[in-house]
Amino acid sequence: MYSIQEVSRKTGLTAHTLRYYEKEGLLSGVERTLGGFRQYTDEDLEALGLICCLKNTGMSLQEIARFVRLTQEGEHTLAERVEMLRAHREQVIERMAEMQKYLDKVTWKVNCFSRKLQEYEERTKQQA
Amino acid sequence: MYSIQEVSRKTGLTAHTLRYYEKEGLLSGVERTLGGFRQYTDEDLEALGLICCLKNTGMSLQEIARFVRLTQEGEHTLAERVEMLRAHREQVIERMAEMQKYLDKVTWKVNCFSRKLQEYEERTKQQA
DNA sequence: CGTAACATTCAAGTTCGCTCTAAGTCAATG
DNA sequence: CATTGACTTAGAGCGAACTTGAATGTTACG
Repeated sequence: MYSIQEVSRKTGLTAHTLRYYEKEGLLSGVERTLGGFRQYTDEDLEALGLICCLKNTGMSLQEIARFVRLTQEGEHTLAERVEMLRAHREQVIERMAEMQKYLDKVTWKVNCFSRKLQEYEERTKQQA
Repeated sequence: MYSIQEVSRKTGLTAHTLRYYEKEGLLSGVERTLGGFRQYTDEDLEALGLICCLKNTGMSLQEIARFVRLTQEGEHTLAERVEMLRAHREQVIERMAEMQKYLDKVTWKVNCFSRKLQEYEERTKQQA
């Protein structure tokens, strides 16, 4: 069992963000102490792991919330959940390919500008 | 020479956004007709290409504006510009590596859930 | 010459994902 | 038992990057 601060440390999310995620339905059923303090289990941590993974690959919090809702509805939503993950995976692959293309362009630009810089430096050196 | 609508079509940015970018200093020195209508040159389009490239790889409009400002200041800012692009390139590479790791996790999850789904389907088939 | 496209200014609204504040409650320590 | 610090809530605020809209006027083209 972990306090919100411990989870914050483990996940890199602030306590504020953790509460926000809970409010937005990304994480649910977090246990509480008698006094009302959150107590995260290892399963909660695991769930947070998936949440961060999906978030960091560009899934919106809304979509993640939908996924979580489906999970709570039980096994009969498995097909839909698999479909969501598959579609997301395809999107990530697509975006990575796109990113690679942009990266190539940036690389090309870096080289382009490096050459220009060299020329410029030689020119100013001569003048000095 | 292209009108704002033509550039909008070519770039996928709305006319509003193009004017907005100009206002924010991302694109400057766009020529005008006597009547004041924007007339984009091929160089403007090229510049927009770089802008979109940088934006789509996660550079903020503010940073892009800074790059553009440096370009306008002339050759003596070449070193700084090269440095900006290099740093950005490194960041993109880093993010792509990270993305690949997350993708692996998503792939793993897809398989995980696919298996669960299959088991579930077999179970419900038996019951039927 | 009509009309569609363009211009400007300017403000307000939207979405996303937080981030922070205020005011109060709980838990551990000397 | 007082203090301190971590925790609670509800809700306001923020920054980025647009997006929309209104008002009002000008221009280009068939």
